[in-house]
Amino acid sequence: MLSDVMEDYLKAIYVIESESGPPVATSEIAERVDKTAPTVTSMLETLEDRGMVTREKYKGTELTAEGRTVAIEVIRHHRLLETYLAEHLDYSWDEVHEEADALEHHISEEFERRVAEVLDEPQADPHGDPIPSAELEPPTGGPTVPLSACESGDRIVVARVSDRRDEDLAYLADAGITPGTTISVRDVAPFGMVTVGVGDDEQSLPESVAASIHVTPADHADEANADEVHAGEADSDEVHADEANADEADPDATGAGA
Amino acid sequence: MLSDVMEDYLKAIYVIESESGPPVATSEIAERVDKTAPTVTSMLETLEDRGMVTREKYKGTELTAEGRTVAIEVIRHHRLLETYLAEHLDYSWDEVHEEADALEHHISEEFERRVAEVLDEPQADPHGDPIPSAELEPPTGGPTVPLSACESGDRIVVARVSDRRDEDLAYLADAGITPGTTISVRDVAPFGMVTVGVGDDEQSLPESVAASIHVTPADHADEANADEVHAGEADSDEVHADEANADEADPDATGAGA
DNA sequence: CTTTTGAATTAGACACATCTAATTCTGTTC
DNA sequence: GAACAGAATTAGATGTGTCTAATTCAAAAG
Ligand SMILES: [Mn+2]
Ligand SMILES: [Mn+2]
Ligand SMILES: [Mn+2]
Ligand SMILES: [Mn+2]
Repeated sequence: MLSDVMEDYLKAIYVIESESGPPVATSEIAERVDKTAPTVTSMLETLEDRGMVTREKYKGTELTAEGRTVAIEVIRHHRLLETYLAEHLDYSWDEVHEEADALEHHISEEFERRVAEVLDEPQADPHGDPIPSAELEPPTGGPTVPLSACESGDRIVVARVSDRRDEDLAYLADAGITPGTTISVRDVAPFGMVTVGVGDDEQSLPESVAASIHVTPADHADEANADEVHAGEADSDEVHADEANADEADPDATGAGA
Repeated sequence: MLSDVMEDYLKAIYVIESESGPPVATSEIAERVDKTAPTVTSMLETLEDRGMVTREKYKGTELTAEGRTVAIEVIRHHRLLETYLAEHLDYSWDEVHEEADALEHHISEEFERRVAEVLDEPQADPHGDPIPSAELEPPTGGPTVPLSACESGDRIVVARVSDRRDEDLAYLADAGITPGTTISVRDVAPFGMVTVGVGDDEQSLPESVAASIHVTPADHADEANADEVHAGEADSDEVHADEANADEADPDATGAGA
């Protein structure tokens, strides 16, 4: 039907649409899928022929309903796999992404069902990203704000951490900053360097890292288990329960990062 | 490095070599991988360039040591996956093959290690085929004979069942004929129809099916658990312990069926 | 030996996914 | 409103994996 390469393009377009809205620029897609612009143009023509996208020449591209469904399906596969690898095959949360990327195009619907069943229909993956339902409606994480937008004194819970750059993830895992962790913002320096307290430790994070951590205000009820900081074991359900009452909307709130 | 298609060719060549010895005919490969002969010729040239096979024009093809290692690696992936699917994701033994075929090219070495670890380095897959070790030495199942070569009155244990044709597998699963099952040969009719007793039931199997069931003589010690016939749950270790003392060599004894 | 015949290879084509280089378009700047 | 800069597309090429049709070969039969 669709090749795995096509699925990757659709996933990329979906993520970009979620972050900045349609129409999506060719160059943006090219950057995500790591291909040249002419390559992307020609693939977009193919995807248009297949009814997956609509486009206006020199303007941009938009997913059709069908293309969006395919993208969501791939994202569901990806996040179920990440969750399964973490919970049943002893992967740490910073190792799951690559393996899931390789497998997401190759599992059967049966496999998807069985994994979802043994995991008991999980709501979020190890990075805190919401897992689309089997019905493939667009997943909506609750509203969150980037840590880089927080102010000194804020007490917050980590909702999601972008799974894009591996070395950041390993660093954060080591620092104990994982979805579900409660942390407090100590200082926001010029150029966005954020200093946070996590448990008894203190960490300074460059702006680029702080921007990839999405948080919600801490419920006071949560402060008791603020030291539940180790490993990628935070209860995903709780994470998203917490997210329900954040104060500010966030363009990335759909949790589109694959 | 090598594409998944190339891996499939190498696996096919390995299986044919195991069954009938090198050199392997182009047409044999074509049949296994379901491609035309010219397609196979051109792929064999590619594989020769990559050092995976040697060939003599118009004569046949042979795996190099490197090509053999790749094939064994793919087979290890396949059989580990089959075993994992059966034991941890509730697949029945007649459902595992297709899923494993799709995933075998896409799992990482890390995934392989972790699956092997949670399964505790299994020795055989759900069809009774031996799983190559992590060191990728050619696996050797013990000697077995096809059921079609047995005689009336023989009392035997099912060692392996070819995983090539799905509908046969489902039928045999239903009839309770799985690796580890002890059965007795009641009658061998003309044209190879074999009638066997399994538990209290009696089954007649056409020659083609009987030929795909490989057996060893029953140890008398085993007759106690002759009714351990349900589901794909027979203990694989026992199966291959049993195989160690069969009487006749079998060209397919390497268990090459993927 | 020569002929036959079936298998294997060569020839030529096509679809897909990719690239670099050249061209064209759009939106912004003067 | 003309010129420019940057983005997107077109043009043209490459590698891979596949096919059908035509040709060549080798092993078996005479
Ligand atoms: Mn699915
Ligand atoms: Mn993720
Ligand atoms: Mn391996
Ligand atoms: Mn098998």
